[in-house]
Amino acid sequence: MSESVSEEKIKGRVTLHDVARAAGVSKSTVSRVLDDRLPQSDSPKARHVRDIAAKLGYVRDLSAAALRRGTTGQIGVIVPRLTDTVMAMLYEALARAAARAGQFAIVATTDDNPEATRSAADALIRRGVDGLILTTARKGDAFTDELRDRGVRFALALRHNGASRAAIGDDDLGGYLATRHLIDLGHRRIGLITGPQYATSALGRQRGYQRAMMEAGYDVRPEWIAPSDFSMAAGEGAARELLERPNRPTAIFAVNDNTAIGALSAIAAHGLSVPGDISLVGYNDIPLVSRLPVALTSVRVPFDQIAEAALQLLFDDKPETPVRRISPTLIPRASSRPPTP
Amino acid sequence: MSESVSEEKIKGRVTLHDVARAAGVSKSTVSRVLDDRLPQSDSPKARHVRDIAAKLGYVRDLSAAALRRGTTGQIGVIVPRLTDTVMAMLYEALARAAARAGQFAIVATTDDNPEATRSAADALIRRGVDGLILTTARKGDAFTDELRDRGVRFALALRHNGASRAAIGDDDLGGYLATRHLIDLGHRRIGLITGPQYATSALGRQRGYQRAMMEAGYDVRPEWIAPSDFSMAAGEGAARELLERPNRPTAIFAVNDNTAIGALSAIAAHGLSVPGDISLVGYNDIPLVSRLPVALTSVRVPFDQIAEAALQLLFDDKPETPVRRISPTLIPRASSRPPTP
DNA sequence: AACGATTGCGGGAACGTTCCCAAAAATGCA
DNA sequence: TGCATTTTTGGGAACGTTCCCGCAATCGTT
Repeated sequence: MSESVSEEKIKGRVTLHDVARAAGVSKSTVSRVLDDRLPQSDSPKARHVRDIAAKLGYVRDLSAAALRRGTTGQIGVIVPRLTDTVMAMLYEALARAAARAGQFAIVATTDDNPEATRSAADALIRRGVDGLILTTARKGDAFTDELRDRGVRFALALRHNGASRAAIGDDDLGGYLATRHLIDLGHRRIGLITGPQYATSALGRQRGYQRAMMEAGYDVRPEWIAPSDFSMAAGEGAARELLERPNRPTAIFAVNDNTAIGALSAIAAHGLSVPGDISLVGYNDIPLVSRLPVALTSVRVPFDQIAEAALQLLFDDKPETPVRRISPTLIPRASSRPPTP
Repeated sequence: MSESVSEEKIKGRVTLHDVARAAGVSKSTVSRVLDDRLPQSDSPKARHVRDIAAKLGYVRDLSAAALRRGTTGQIGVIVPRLTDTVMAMLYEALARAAARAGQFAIVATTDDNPEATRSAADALIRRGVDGLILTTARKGDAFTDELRDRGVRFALALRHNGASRAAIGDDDLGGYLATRHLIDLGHRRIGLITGPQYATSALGRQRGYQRAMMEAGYDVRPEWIAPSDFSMAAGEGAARELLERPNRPTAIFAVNDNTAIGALSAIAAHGLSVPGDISLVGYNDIPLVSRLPVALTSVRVPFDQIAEAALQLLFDDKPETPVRRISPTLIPRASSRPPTP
């Protein structure tokens, strides 16, 4: 009999039952003592059980726990792509916040394609995630309604849709700060590279731009505004457009750092320099931009706070505010300075 | 009785048992028919079962399946960080390859810290992954031995350690191609920004550089070589060192795109231009570098092939070759041209 | 000291699958 | 047609955990 015990120890994994037997208690007791959701008991018996469990090297089988509990301790994150540093930063922040909450974050990418978003969500739901964080919300998209109707718990991050709970940056403020910074430097003709109209983040930044311009009493000329889809290629194209127009702007606010980098390229191709001829401001402050030959002025977004807020929204049953808006900070660098007269 | 059925349908999830009852067969049969690992049967009964399952909206409970099968269908990926675009590209490729193999990839980051690598691996193993892909291998590190001894199935990617199975780029070839390209353009004094000595990828590229230089009969001067830790900041520092030395190089091969971007910054700060004064070649060809104002010559690594190979190595019980080496390609761009005399 | 209230513990039934095994059905062959 | 062989099927026991429930032990109060 004692042989069979050691054989078992050698052979398979250590189970709750093994710990119970070794500690001389029932597996119910072991389960309770080791349950990290319950308050930790400090009774001698509890200590003893924990010691035995540690000694035997017991680790809970999460599949079995998930089956019984009905929750997996995994949360699903859906992002357009991880090769976009912004999304990688947010995901890393979400993974950290999830770990703090005893959860594990898993991720699926969609390329910003609504169809792929559906299948990504399905894949994550099939894996039994306890909740979903979406960064791919689109204005007027019915997808979040579908999720709600299916009873899937979810929260949005970075972008919102006006209906669901969401943790976002204050894009209006960020756009205002960026534009106001250029105005304060003395610029009057300020171009804007916008993002896709389905992304509320892009719209908010645009609103902030308009607010700052109106407040200063400057025109918001349509020919100073060029659209993009957030990509570097689109940023390059948008900047080229802006530069080719008559009475071209002396400064450009780009909806994100990617488009700003594209703009940098277009400006150089045009034979102009930053900040000599054109001042440039980006958004998100990805690590790269501070290391560019001309360090880029950008708007820093506190992704850790957004991630934390998103997770709270996800698990609060009745959050006080369904939309948490986190303030960004302007980081001035070499790419913006007063216009040369 | 018929009422209870509809009640159940309304209430809980659809289970194998529900499908079995609705189809008039046993749950064993349903389980077999729906098992995607077995060859798909086309018998009328199998069709019928599949129809019923689809109609009821049955989805397998993966926790239960994992408990019984002893495998989760998840593979764990360990990377230093996802904010490094190279790692994000590899992870996305691994996630795609895993999906093709019916697996789901989950990721944990370590900041290239050996201690964090251990805890990341533990976290993934606790989650029951069927295998581990490591990109954080270090020369002479005992960690992979520990994994082997614990019976954990794993494979390395991008870096290897001489002992474990690994899917890597041919870094020696890549380093050779980059250096040879500069030599062919007419450069003789070619600087090298190396990576950390624990990363075989960095060492291989350095070997390729030396091979090309020796083959051409050129000196490999120690003062043309500066170390980095793969980061942009380190690349900037390394380039600054190289530029301040007497008889400075006319071209620099940087161990990766990050350090090349840092070098770009240092070169500009030095009042020099690329490619006018200094030619520059990076490595990995991350999307960004083709969009820089001066597009960067770089070495493209086929991450999809590496990911595919890594997954094959992970699951092959007896792979023909334990190390799969994938050839990279040089992508010449504006940042490299003949030296100005 | 006696009594109700609280707490701690163990037995055992789930959770939804898979997979072994024996039995039944279908098939092949003489 | 009869028999041996293959294929298909259903019953039921796992997998390892959690959690309900009843019972015993402890506690506080009068």
